[in-house]
Amino acid sequence: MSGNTVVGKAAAGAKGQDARSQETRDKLLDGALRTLVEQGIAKASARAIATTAGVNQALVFYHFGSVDELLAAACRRGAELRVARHRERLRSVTSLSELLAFGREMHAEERDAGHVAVLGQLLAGAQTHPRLAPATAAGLDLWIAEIEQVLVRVLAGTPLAEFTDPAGLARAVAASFVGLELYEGVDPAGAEAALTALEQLGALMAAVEELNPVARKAVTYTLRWQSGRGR
Amino acid sequence: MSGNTVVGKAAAGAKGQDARSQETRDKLLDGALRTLVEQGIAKASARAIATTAGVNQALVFYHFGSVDELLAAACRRGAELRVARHRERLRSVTSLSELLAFGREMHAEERDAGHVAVLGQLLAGAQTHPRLAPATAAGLDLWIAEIEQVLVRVLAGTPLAEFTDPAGLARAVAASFVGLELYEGVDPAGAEAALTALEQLGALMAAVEELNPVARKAVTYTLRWQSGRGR
DNA sequence: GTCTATAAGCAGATAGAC
DNA sequence: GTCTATCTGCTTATAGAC
Repeated sequence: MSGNTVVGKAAAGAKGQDARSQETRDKLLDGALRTLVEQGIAKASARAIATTAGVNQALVFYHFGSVDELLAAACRRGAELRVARHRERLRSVTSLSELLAFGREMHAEERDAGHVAVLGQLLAGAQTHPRLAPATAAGLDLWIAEIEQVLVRVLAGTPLAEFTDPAGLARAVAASFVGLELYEGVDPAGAEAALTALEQLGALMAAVEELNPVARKAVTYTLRWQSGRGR
Repeated sequence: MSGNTVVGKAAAGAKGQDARSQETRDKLLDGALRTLVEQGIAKASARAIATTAGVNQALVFYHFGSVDELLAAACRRGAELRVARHRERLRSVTSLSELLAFGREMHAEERDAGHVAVLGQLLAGAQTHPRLAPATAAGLDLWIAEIEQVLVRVLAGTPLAEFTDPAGLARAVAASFVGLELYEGVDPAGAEAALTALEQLGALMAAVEELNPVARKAVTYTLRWQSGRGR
């Protein structure tokens, strides 16, 4: 990976260099993420990233070949770190209303960390830099996979399971959150209102979960009739 | 606005220049939008826009002062044009399911035109270029206002009216669509799945509209109980 | 109003010293 | 592996001819 085939003089020396090399790579990955958060994709140049990372500008190209490759690697790593951070708690969620409460919490944390906004920046950049597109899609997929799992578990045994596609829903949730993070950058109050409205919408779905059997049947029946007519 | 205070020689001459000036402005506004669609915010430079518009690069600064000001003006105009295009049809919508069907249609049209993606590009750029933030927010607000009106009308007389905030919901819908357009750039199939899932979600809400009175009462009751408990 | 020419600076990327 | 120095090209923005 690092292309280190050195077997010379001292193993300790090689190891020391290797460790420093890895440290530089980490600094650059972290610097790329921070630059994306603080300055956006438009200003995420090799020089800006290197300055943020506190390393020499030429090292961007030595370690990653190009700025786009560095951004792509940073995107992957960032998504892995953020998703891993929530994974355990997400897997303990068992109901829709629980998921909604946790979603609000997760949003606040991600907003402060700025990593969802980073995905927005990269998504915007990916339209031009083809190398970024697969990396961004991969980063988003980490979130999507996690959300999808929770949705499958939470919707199971609900009338909703019959009429919703967890895979599509997970993608919609992920994309919507990215859009909301970007929107928050230009209208924080509007974004807050939007988030609250989505929570109410979620509560509506959660309410179906807790309906009494008769009403539940009625909803199921109406949905069946609707979907039979709809397509 | 164009600062033309000329009253000299020939009114026709002054008028001719004024007309040509306006034509140049229009070309630049159109060129800015097209450049944003085709190359993204990162490559939307004065030169790139001028080339797309077929005019001289210096005219960007003569007419708009800076690239950011041109982009801001283009954003406003683009949103006005696109919203005006759908306004009439949107105002004829009377039910939620009708709105959903029309939403799909509108999405296909906007995706092809690329103007929602433009809002995404500008939203991403607005994080860095403060001048873009208010313009982008204003452009988005044109969409939001239209969506909000429809939602108010469509949700009235529905049990949903009691538990949803049209203003917040409209913002959520607009932001989500921007996110979806950006997502579509890196994963078209995923975006399609997401859109279909959202449609199902909408159908669920529409189903509540068409519930029989007994079930409707049950849903309303459960929602009231939920919202009383929730906050 | 529109053009050419140009200033001043920042971009990605590389060569070569250490 | 890391550094400095540098090449090339593109950026915003302006001055001045037409």
